[in-house]
Amino acid sequence: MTTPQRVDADLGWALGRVTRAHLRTAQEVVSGLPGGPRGYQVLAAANDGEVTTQLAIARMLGVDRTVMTYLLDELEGAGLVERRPDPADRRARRVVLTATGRERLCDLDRRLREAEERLLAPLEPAERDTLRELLRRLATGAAHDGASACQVAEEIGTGDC
Amino acid sequence: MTTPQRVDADLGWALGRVTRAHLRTAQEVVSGLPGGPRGYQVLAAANDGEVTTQLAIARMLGVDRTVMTYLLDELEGAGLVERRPDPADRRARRVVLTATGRERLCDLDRRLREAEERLLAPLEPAERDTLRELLRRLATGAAHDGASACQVAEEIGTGDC
DNA sequence: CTAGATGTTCTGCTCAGCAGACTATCTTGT
DNA sequence: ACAAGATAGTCTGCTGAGCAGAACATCTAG
Repeated sequence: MTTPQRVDADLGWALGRVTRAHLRTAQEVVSGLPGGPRGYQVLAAANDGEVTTQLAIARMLGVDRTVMTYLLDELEGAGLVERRPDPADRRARRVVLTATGRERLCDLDRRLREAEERLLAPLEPAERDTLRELLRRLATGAAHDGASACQVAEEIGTGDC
Repeated sequence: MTTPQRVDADLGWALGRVTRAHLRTAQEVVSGLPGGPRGYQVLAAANDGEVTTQLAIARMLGVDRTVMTYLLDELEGAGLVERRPDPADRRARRVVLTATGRERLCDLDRRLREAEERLLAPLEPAERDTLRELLRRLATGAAHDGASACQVAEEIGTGDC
């Protein structure tokens, strides 16, 4: 004899609402960037050299590979990234940021951070960190996604602003 | 002089991955239910009598009102909900669960709970509660959504299984 | 060297869901 | 009481995001 869950006890519901809210604010910040919020994520992924090929980035971001193609077309058209042949595998393309791309990324990064803080405003500072950390662990380690890399967060020094 | 964020430090990225992962598992559980995961959420929302009209439910779930129409068409066609005229406002329809709907909801509830636990497996039990709680607070109180009800979680006794 | 797997691109298409109009009803001001 | 505007629900039409599938190049294994 159990009592059915209230809607607002449903993880999916909360997840959906928060994600939508975040997406909406992010959309404002990245307005003008080709590909919208995902364009930003592509830049971010390409920037830390861990995943470089189109497919790897696509998997990490959860987008279809065919979508990745025109996403990159637009970003490349805007002069933010370049497709370079992968020296190790001539089928693959390495996605690397241009100087403009790196600048743009840094700028977006800062503005998105601010937006995130606004989104998380109702939580205490310590709670915000907790939330970030828990989500990060779920997203990296947990995702039954096939592409679960389970990467440890290491210090990297590439391309500071 | 800041260093650009790593992808996996991005809240949007983590949120997206976790949401997608959750959606995928949820999809399996509710396979066969009209409207998929959102069909479930409609049932859940209609079940606790706080929000009953179509529009209110639509706003709470973040779906367009025109979408709500055919969502309910399907659920009604499956005999899970009924549209009743709202005695207080003859424009509005009250969405109420049928007996079958309530049974189905209880069953789905249980199975979704299990799925959620699997999703949250990489976290400690205490951490899972923390995550749920933080997300819930963001979703209810925080959402700059217009429909931020800021409801206190009160005990309700309606319709246990 | 063949057979199959993998990375990328292109074409075609489907379908989810928005905009906009329409009806019925509620609300507010005078 | 009535006009004017807001709101709940429904229906129609359309757009476009993104998937399936094939094509092509290249890698890997046997």
